[in-house]
Amino acid sequence: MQSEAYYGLVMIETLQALAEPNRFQIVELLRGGPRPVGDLVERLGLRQPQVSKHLRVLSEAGLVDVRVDAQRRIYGLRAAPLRELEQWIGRYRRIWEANFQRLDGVLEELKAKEKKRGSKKRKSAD
Amino acid sequence: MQSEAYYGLVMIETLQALAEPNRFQIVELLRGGPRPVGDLVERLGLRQPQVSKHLRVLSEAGLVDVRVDAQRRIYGLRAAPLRELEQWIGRYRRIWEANFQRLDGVLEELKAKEKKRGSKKRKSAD
DNA sequence: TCTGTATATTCTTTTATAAGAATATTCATT
DNA sequence: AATGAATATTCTTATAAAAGAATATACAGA
Repeated sequence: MQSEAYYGLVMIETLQALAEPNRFQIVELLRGGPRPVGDLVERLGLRQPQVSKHLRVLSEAGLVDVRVDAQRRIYGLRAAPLRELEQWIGRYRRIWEANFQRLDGVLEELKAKEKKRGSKKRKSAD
Repeated sequence: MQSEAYYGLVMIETLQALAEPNRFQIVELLRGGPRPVGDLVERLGLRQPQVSKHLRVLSEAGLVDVRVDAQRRIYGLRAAPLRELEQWIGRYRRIWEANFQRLDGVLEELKAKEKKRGSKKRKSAD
């Protein structure tokens, strides 16, 4: 009984893995192709154990795989999770492609008691 | 002029907002259209304050906006962050569209012997 | 003005996650 | 077999984020 409600369970892991700045950077670096750990350490300015730990998270999320080269481990991106993420976002595309607002039943119900005041709040400065 | 290295700074906030299961669920629910808080509370089975707090995070990440209807707040999705996320992923599309595996010659031969979880023994002092 | 409804905010406590530091493991070379 | 290099793992500590609980705010209607 894997309903759509639980579709996100795998997505969450991907998102959590990507949501950490250093891991995001690692993924960005790997976009250019596979790299050994030491290379990432150098470019990120992190300590080796931290990089290894981040790589482990990415690996467990399926975002990277590893190839062994003597003492070196060459990490590279895996397509699957990113592809899935793209597919997931694709389901939202209509939000910016069409007039998204007010085509749902919930709104219909609300409109029944429509009051419509012009007050706007929650606007943060930038 | 934004350096690519820091392109992620805004992306991170989006990812972090989405990476929390309940917030992810909220976004999924809002895909169907704007909803008042109480409606989300009901469907999520969370307590109202938690939902409000999650909505605040989403709001600060720019993922939702709010419309006031008397005491109600109707939250709806905003396109921008999702569109950016999609664009970001788009830069990775080649990973699953093309022969991404750039086997730089030396590495291909080595193949993989990985996945060897060892045990821990051997304790020596010096 | 008082009351009920809907939502937000402010604590405090709990839990998850990242960094630090030290050490272990693996492999190539000698 | 010993050594050095590259990477991983296991602690511990620090920090960030979520949940709980109580309360505050805003609004509509009587």
